Amino acid sequence: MTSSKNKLFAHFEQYIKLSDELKSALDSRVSFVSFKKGELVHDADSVCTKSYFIQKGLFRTYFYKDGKEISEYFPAENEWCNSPKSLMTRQKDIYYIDAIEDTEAFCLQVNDLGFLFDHFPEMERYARLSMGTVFGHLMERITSLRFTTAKEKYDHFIETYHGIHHRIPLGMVASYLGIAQETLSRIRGEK
Amino acid sequence: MTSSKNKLFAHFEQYIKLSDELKSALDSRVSFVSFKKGELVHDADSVCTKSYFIQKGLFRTYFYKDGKEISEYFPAENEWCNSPKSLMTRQKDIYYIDAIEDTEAFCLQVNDLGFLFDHFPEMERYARLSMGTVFGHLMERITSLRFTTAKEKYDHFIETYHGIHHRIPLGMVASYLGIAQETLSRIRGEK
DNA sequence: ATGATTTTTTGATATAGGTCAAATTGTTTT
DNA sequence: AAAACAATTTGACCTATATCAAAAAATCAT
Repeated sequence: MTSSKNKLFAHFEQYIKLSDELKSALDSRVSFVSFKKGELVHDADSVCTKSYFIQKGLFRTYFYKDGKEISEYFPAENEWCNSPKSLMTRQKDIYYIDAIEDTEAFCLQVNDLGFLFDHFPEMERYARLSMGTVFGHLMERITSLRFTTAKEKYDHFIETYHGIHHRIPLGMVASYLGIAQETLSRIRGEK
Repeated sequence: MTSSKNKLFAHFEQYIKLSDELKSALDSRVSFVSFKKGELVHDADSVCTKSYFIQKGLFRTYFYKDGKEISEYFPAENEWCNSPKSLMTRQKDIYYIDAIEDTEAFCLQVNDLGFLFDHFPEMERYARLSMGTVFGHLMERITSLRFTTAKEKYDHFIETYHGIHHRIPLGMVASYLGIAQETLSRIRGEK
């Protein structure tokens, strides 16, 4: 039980105190999975029934528009990754997930997640508070997408993904930012 | 107690069952306030300590960039309005709130909100679930801001604010969408 | 390693939409 | 009902960035 799940527990403890009961409930329900670079983690053809907490590596969520992949975000170490709407509503959504790098993650099934919410009110609080954090990021991103030049968008991306930005291929960054990859290449070129 | 708070209760009941205890706890903590058109509801100079549930009317949240007002969103009937990050962290944030129309609202103090979260776990669940809804809207908006023409952005705005879009002045819509108001005027002109 | 993909860079061109300025229309206020 | 003020529209022009095309560089598979 002094498991390899330290980082996962530490993540929860940023928001709530973890009782021993909750710790062991988590421990028994969380499994370990790994993916190879390029592997599909979630297919939009199916309902998303799993949430991944990344231990090591890098995922990407994306969807298709006019036959092209549009990257949505890039969850890395110590972050959750899933198809949020699909997971919550148990219906299909547009998002795919794949692994940008070889990735090790913890996996929580949606049923187990439901169990935890039903039996541990502090899990509800954790969800509310951690969603608040993500909420803030989304709002910043919305601001960054309005009234900014391509250069400013790229700068904002580097801030947001400070330690990580060089691990993400240029084309994916471009679609994440909503600019042409040629433009991004030129921006990177100067300075 | 068969109060005028029906709509507020109905809103909660979209997500959770309201026990009588919670109903009366809400009832005793929620007060009624009204604002005149143009009135400032929240000043970014101060910490946001109140959350408003709009009964009738229309608010706007906005911030300043380069001396100009940028509209963030337009909460109307049966929606909450506050400065989210400020309310949650009890620190100042950049957002102002004003009333686009004469508005009647229910008001909940942050302390009371804290009390409700501490004593009614179903309130935590409500918050988690309702944030999920908003979350989805933010993601759609992010998608709409990337890779779309000004016309498509405006169409998306009309969808999002279907019954309400004509109540919002053009200049505010333009800054909400991240386009010049001259451009928006021209888009509106044709067809 | 070497050829075959895939990704990134570079170049030339076109255009959507920004900016500035002024005219028009609409809305308050006295 | 004016006068004053604010919001919207129209016009002229310009620039950032998209698009199309091809070369160069990097990565992958045999």
